[in-house]
Amino acid sequence: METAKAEQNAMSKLFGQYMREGKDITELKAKVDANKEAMIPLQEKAREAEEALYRVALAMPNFPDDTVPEGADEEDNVELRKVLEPRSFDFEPKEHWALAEGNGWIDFERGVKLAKSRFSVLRGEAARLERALINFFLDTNASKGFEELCVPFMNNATMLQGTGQLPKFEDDLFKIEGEDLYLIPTAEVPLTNMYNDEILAEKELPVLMTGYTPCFRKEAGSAGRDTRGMIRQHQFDKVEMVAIAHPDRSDEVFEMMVQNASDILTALGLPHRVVELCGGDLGFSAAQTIDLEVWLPGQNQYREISSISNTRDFQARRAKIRFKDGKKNKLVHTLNGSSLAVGRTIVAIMENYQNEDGSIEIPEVLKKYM
RNA sequence: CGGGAGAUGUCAGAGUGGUCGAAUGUGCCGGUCUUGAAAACCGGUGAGGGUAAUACCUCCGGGGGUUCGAAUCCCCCUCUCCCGGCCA
Repeated sequence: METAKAEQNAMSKLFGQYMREGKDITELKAKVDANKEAMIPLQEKAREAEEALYRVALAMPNFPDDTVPEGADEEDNVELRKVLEPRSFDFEPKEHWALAEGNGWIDFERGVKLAKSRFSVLRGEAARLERALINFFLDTNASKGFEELCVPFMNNATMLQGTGQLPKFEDDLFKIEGEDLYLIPTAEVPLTNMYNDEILAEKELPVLMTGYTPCFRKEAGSAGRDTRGMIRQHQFDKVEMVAIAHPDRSDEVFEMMVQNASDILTALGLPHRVVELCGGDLGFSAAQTIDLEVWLPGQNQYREISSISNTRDFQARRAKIRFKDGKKNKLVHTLNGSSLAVGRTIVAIMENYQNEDGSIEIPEVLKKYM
């Protein structure tokens, strides 16, 4: 294909010479025309093959790392450690929606009225707690070297493809009518794609970014799950960490991110466990994922509050994020993780810090933020 | 949203059908000079893919078209700037 193209180029070049020298060009023209004719089916075939390959490639999930435990679903995830002992209650701990009602913290009905089901309104102290948590998370991340960014909450299709949400998961996204824009399902999308189609200098790595954004998810396919309360909403706030790392050093960045998220929970006094996802439970883009699950005494179970993933070069390939390794351009590794999901943190605070009369204490570290 | 202008290498800015991957300036790298630096002078220097390295392919905002041949001509889109409207 390229050879034929090269010949074509060479012949066209000759044309100019012949013209200048006043030579006869009819013969040459015939030859060029023939070559061009012959190339058309070739080109067509090459283009089709390329398109087909591309389509298939975009629908392929990432390969799990060799170290990822085998397994089909969350039942096979591996608990790595527990942090903080759950407190013992001398009364029956309530679930967060009951506490929310008693304290007037969450207005579920009006959230539904304003939008639809799975939307809610935080009121008064809960709204201030939301804001305090965002600030606490951002400040903590900044102290670990993450640059704080404030990004668009809508991104175009190219960016969603870069991080792996498109084309396969379009049904999970809210699309803006008449625009090439989607409401972001996570800040991972804008933060990672900050460097879409860019080539970084090696010394710029790792790029550590954090940002607060609301996240919008249709939650298609989770009908009937977590319909009660604030665990699974169409819109929720999250502070995200994203790292663009040198491929040789993404593992240490990953560890650092997991530790940071865990430290935040510890600082809030929230018991949690660190869980490594098995192959079957990994998301589309992830090569390795560690979830942090916070203890909810009202529900008497651990629930996911943070998910930290190393996508290796999976997103980098899609988003064309490279770095200069000497003279060569190589793919970076991209990592992302929540630190933390704000709504679920409020849920955890309500359930863990509840008193027998239904009132709720505010964790010590948050007091200066409120 | 309406009217006008524009999009070219790090940046600025020429280039209107072949000798253009692209003048010139600037920046950057190397050298001469200097105790050192600056200035001056000389030389080198666009990007992406590909390769062991060459070849080779692609790229003048994006997509399509005309042509043997397009940065240059035609169509569509996007973005930027200026004027007006609207607005946090």
